[in-house]
Amino acid sequence: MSELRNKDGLTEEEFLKAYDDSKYKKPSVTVDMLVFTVTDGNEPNYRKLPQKVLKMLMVKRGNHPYIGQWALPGGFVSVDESLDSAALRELKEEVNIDNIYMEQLYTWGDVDRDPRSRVISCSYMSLVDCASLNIMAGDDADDAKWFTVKSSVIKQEKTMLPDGYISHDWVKLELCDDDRDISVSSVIKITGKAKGKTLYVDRQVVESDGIAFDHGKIIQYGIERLRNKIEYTDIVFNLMPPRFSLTELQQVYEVILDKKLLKANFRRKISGMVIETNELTKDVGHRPSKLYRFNPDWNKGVF
Amino acid sequence: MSELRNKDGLTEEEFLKAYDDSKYKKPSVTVDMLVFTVTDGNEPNYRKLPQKVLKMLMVKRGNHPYIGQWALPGGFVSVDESLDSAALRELKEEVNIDNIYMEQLYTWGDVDRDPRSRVISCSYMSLVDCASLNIMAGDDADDAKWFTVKSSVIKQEKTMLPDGYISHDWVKLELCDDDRDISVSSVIKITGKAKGKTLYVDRQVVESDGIAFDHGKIIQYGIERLRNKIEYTDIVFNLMPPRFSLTELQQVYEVILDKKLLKANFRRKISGMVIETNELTKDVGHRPSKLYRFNPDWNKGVF
DNA sequence: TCAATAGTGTCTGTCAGACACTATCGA
DNA sequence: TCGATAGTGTCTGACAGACACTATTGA
Repeated sequence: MSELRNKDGLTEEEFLKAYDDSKYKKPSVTVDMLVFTVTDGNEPNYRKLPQKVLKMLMVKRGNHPYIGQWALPGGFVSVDESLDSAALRELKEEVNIDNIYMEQLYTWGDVDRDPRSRVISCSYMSLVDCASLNIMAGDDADDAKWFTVKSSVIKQEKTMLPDGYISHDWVKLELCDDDRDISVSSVIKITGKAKGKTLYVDRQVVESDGIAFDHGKIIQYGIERLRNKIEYTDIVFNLMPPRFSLTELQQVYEVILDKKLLKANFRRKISGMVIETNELTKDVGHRPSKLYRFNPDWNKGVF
Repeated sequence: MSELRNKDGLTEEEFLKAYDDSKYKKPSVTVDMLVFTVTDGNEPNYRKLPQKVLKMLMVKRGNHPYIGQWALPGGFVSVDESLDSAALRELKEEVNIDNIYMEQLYTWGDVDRDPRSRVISCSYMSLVDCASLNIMAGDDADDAKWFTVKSSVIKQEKTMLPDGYISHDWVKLELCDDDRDISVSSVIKITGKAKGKTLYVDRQVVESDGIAFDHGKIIQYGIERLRNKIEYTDIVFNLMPPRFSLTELQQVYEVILDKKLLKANFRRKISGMVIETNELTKDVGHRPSKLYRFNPDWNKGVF
């Protein structure tokens, strides 16, 4: 095998020795992390349950470009680390937690997404249990903050064509911090073209107030992915503490899907994914509830 | 806004002017294309219908590393083109077709996936209608060939743990060309870890015979994605000619999913996605069938 | 007792899987 | 006529959505 020679008469060993890619201009590569968690909101009435809130981690930019605006945690990928380890390293630096759920989302490769130079960004989504977050005290993270996430469709348009249609959806993404003194937002226009054959989808940031780069559309894409995957996988449990009540679990589904669910149906649906423990909630202003844990044997044969 | 200064006292304009990223060592970025199509196999009996065959495009490497082996079509992403346009450019060069279905699959970022240097590869999947392929006469593609794709699980293992399980699946991928004189293969080991919380999946090429780089696992991943998406989207129609019979459509599903389907059930399921025409198949050795076309209005509200 | 939540039972329609049946072409 | 494919009707069980009901706690 290694005796094969290429058209310049080089063996593989000779070829690799002579190989030098430094003469080519290359894009830079970054990883950007979407770190989601769900926490309890405030509830003054001691009898009522606190509402769940979907939050995500953002960092304040300390340098140009977009100085002072909020961006996804992330950073450049060096030549001697894999994409996954770069993502894990960023998580460690920002959230200071190992061993948390992480999946690759999408790679954003527009030429002009970063005014500094050509930057390709590989985005990852990570889900963390808010309970374990007490440990958090990121090193880097002087200017890291958890923002409440709200996303809503503010306008829709659909034009029928002879052989399909074009649709536009404007989604407003709003992030605000606990004290409500910071609020940033972005409007993403999602274009769907069904022409002849199947759908082609494009996302554009059409308005951005305090959110750096194209991070608005990355976040919107991540939320969509989270909403989809929560329906057919068990990723929710990464947002849950080890023990939880079914009502809590339902609230987490509700805040992510942004709609109310019927209790009886919800419980039937997730019954196979959880195992009852003999623990109960305590000191609530009403009937206590059983605590459950995740059933690790649950799966649908998907790997 | 542009009057803001960073900690070095620079405005954004000054900062960007001084910005130089050439001092950092960067990975290279490539796009790799999985181009699938479905063609008719040979059927000597004039009364029987030809079987459908799933095929994909591979190119023979003319240089080190992996010289003489078969690889996915693809190439380096230059600094002045987006990922999508790089992918479209490669398609144009290899298959010489514009306006075909394409979606981003996954970005592969292991450090040692290319012996030349650090290369990150963004993979795309593309589906083309075999009828339009007659036009194909790729420029670059002296050594491009369509291979019949076969993928089968050859071994499975599952070990239960106190708080979950570890599973291993060995998938054998086989590619052979029409004349059967070329046949390459690869075995991919898929590890699934369900420990405490949710599943973590990893893919390794454990055996490779004639398939370059880690392309075996990229292909396996692509086939899995195709199998999943065919169930809940309309991407199949990108593999179909403008007019087709329901039996043909069913055969395409069957060859992708690698299982037989029941006719009556299949027809009910896809009934909303197609529109009947008043054309019929001709000169078949049996009852002719109605031809259908894709219904572009079909969608489930997904964009 | 009441407010609030915990938890269950059951009816509905839809839909996927299984299977059996009828129809129509060409040689 | 037969071989092959085209195309339909219907039973089943699983399951999601809707809704009504009972149970249990702390003040």
